[in-house]
Amino acid sequence: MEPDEYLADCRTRLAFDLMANTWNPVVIWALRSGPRRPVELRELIGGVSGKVLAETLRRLESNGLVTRHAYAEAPPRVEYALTRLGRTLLGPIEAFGRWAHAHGDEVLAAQDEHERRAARQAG
Amino acid sequence: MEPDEYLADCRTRLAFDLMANTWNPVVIWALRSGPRRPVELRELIGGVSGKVLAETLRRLESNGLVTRHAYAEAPPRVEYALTRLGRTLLGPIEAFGRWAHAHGDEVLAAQDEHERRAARQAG
DNA sequence: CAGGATCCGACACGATACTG
DNA sequence: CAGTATCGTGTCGGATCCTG
Repeated sequence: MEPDEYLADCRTRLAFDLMANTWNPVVIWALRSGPRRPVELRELIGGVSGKVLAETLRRLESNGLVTRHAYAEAPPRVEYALTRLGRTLLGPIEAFGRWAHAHGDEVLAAQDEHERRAARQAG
Repeated sequence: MEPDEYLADCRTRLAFDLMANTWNPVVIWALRSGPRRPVELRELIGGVSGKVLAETLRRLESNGLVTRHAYAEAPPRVEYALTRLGRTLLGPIEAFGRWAHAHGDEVLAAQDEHERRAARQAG
């Protein structure tokens, strides 16, 4: 891997862009164990509105990470699933999960420290 | 790792939030081989304005990932370096870099396909 | 050189209401 | 239930100018 492959205007940025929003990685992870309906995803994830979830799923679909399958039923039933390409992202995503598990406390401590320092200067 | 550890309101989200902007991961990666001055970072990275780079560095500093060291010289000289905590992020970041190296073409192809499909419907 | 101040556009996200 | 339309808000990122 060449040094500059992580910098601006490089294809490596593609992966970062895919992770550069709140819900993409969360939804991908929620789909890791099989197809899910939107209502299931909302319960699994929690704290995401239907509109934002729909936007996220369309975004993932347009990047080839997720497929949409609609059943001809009433009431309507739709399922989303990871593509083969989407599944290849589970490994890297899990790496960040493990990182947060191991180092999350340190980040929170640093944030607190920074806030205390700012408050001391202000007061 | 429990299933819901990647979902909303969980500490795992911390790591995703750190990656959820354009320049954080790029700057961390650019600092991987040692301390750098802002002007060096701008050359290394390319395509980032001084203001945005400064914002990114302050953001990373407030999260304990980067330290700032100012030398008492004229003209002013400042160096930024990864903390020990910041260095622990290099592994997960590299995982995404490798992913992009291996699968970037597939994402681009899926995007093109999606655009062509949209154009066909519009026309 | 470092980096703050300002103005600005784009977009993600949220809440709500509505259609099939 | 699935999905869209609308509106409001916050923030990131870019461009420019200015200071020490």
